[in-house]
Amino acid sequence: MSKNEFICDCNVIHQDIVDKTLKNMPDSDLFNKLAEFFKILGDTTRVRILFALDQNEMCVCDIANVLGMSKSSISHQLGTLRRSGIVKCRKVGKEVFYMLDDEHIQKVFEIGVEHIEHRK
Amino acid sequence: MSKNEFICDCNVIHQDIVDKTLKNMPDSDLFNKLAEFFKILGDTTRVRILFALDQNEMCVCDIANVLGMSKSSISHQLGTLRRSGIVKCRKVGKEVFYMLDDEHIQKVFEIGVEHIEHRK
DNA sequence: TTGACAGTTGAACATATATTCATATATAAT
DNA sequence: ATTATATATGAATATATGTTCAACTGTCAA
Repeated sequence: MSKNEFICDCNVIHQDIVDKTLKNMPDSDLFNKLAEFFKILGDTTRVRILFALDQNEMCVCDIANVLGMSKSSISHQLGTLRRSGIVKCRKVGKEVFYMLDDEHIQKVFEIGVEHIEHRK
Repeated sequence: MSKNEFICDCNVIHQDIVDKTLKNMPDSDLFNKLAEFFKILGDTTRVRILFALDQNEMCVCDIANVLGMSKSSISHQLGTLRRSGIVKCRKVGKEVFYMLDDEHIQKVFEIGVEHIEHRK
């Protein structure tokens, strides 16, 4: 009866590696937050919104026009981006201008593009 | 009858901004690939696998043990990671050792962690 | 050649999520 | 006050995706 029978359906091949790796794994809270962050970036519409906002702050209507999508759809996505701390907004009369709130986005995009090049 | 009636349900507020932004938008192929890359990173299981592989190459069984998940599930995810050029593998007898194939992953994770800190 | 084991893979199921539609809120203008 | 406009939002629908299960391949050892 293997020690790991209750953990998974595996016979551990290299117990030393497993133990050492386990010791260095951060707690799941970090992994969840990291995955959540990347998940936000993992959508074409949101990527395009962020790319547009990287050029200038824009109101919902303008973004919808640039992407050729409905205001409602864009507004939903902006809500998602705002709740995750990636964009912020300021209200001017009836309009709401959105802008990037996270200086990491540009860097992350840069690396993403490098990865795409690296694949070729 | 607005010029943009066939594009979306918006009245354009700042046509100059829209035009300028549109001119600078890369083609959708780049956005799709970028989003696809981040989508791959946007899953707790895959993030944990990559974090483990950043420490040492590991076989499927070891990874499954570290994460406490089934071999099948891990193998599916490794297939996804391999197909997207993020990990590669080498076969030794019955075992298959996986390792990172993309030097950008560490950087991207670093920035992700910075974003999480920035949110606090 | 037979059995055991590492890993892969397709199908099924459950869950997550993006967009649409209808409606609501807030502000400005008449 | 009433109307028009900019945005937000909840519900519904359609699609995508992660895990499980079962079956399969390939390799080693007896």
